[in-house]
Amino acid sequence: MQIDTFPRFEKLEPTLRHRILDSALKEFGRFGYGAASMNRLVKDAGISKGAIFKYFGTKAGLFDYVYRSSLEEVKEQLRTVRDSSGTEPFFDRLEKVLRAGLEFTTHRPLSAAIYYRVIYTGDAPHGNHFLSEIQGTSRRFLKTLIEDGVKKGELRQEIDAEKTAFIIQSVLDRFLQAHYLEFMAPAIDRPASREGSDPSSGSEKWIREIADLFRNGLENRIRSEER
Amino acid sequence: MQIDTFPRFEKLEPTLRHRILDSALKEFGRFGYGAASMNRLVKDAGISKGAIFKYFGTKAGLFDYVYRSSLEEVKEQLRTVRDSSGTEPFFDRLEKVLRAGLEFTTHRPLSAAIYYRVIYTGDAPHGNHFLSEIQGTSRRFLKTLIEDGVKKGELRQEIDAEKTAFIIQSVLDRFLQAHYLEFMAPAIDRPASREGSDPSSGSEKWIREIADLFRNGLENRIRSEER
DNA sequence: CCAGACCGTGACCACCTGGTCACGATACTT
DNA sequence: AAGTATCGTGACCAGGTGGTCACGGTCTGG
Repeated sequence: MQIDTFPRFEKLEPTLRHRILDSALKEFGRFGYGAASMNRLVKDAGISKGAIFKYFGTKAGLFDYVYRSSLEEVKEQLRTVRDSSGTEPFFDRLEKVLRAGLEFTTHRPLSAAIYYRVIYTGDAPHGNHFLSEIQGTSRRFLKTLIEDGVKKGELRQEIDAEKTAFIIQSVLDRFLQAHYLEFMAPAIDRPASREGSDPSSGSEKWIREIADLFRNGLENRIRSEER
Repeated sequence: MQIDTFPRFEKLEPTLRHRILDSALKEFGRFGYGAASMNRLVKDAGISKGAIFKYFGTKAGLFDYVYRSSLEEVKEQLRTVRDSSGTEPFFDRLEKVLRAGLEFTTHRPLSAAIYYRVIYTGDAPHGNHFLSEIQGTSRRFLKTLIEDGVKKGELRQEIDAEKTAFIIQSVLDRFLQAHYLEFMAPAIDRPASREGSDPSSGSEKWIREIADLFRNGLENRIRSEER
């Protein structure tokens, strides 16, 4: 797949550019690709309909751009965490990843929305391409963390890094999704929120607990000794 | 929320009823609620447009019905597994749940599609209501399994059943989603499938591995002895 | 002061949307 | 056999869709 570039849009005033991006993020995040409306979008952004098509050509083109910039943000976050914690123990790093994800969903809810849309449904113009790309990225990231942990002897030697990454990724994504939904719709449609599914109250406890489960499941018992 | 009933539809010939249900499942599963088209749907089902609105009133009404019948199927599966394995060890039961889920996605792909749609995006007429309902159901189910396990002394006493259920649910859902996507789109858009993300080849190994991770994380070490 | 390049605008297009309803066929009752 | 109730049909509706393009404004270079 070709990566398109949109010079026309990139030459715009940054303020305007961000307003348009935000509106697009909002629209796609709320309605998904198929049900998103370009008319609503341009009205929200306060620009004319012609303009957006001049910038991006098609709805799919716009989505492409919006999706890519969101993915870049996620990657950036992950990179930062990885590089700034290279020497720390594996489970500390894992906790940091969880915390970074949480921060991402609260500070960039619009990006988070579109991210989850794609992650979970592949509701995007090119079907499941984006889905596998986005999941592949985060799984590869976790895999390197795990391999580091194995090398350093913190994790059991016989662990399958790929499968373990998949499992951790599942919990991570789902945890963030739950938190994100709490954050986006704090009062409506969720009579069950006090049921214990609510990670936003006491997120830290959740993070600790998730990390602990994996600690018990993955830690090298020989080295870390009598528990 | 009121549960609607559709007597007009239920009086129909079973063959026809199933054809309509299948078409609806297909349409909603493929496109999500918002982007699904009633026109396409009726054409696929081979009935007139008026008919479907006579039966269900609105698009939302139809979705309601379709969603509910899929959820019923899932619940039925879970109940069967739970009741037919009451005396077995916890981790055997967990494996059975995984296997039952797998079977569901392969034998009822259309129901599975709509199930994942709702599970992951809340793309449904009443927003996140369905989402929390469906997740609550499966989490409660896992919670009883866990509580049984704790009572029988197989799992560590201090485990928080609710949170543990959440974590197991994440992995379970994601595992099934991955398998389902493999199954639905076996050749397109997934150059990364040989990367190890593919649970459909060697599902049994995956099931074992997932169960093992949780075994290490949750098992009662005192009873199961010298680790 | 003009020519020309550039650009945002919004009326407009063909097509599709969920939903309606007068009509004709069919089935049941008397 | 006639009358009536029930039902599926599909043309039709108002409104929305992604996308286009002639137009008029603004800026630049000569």
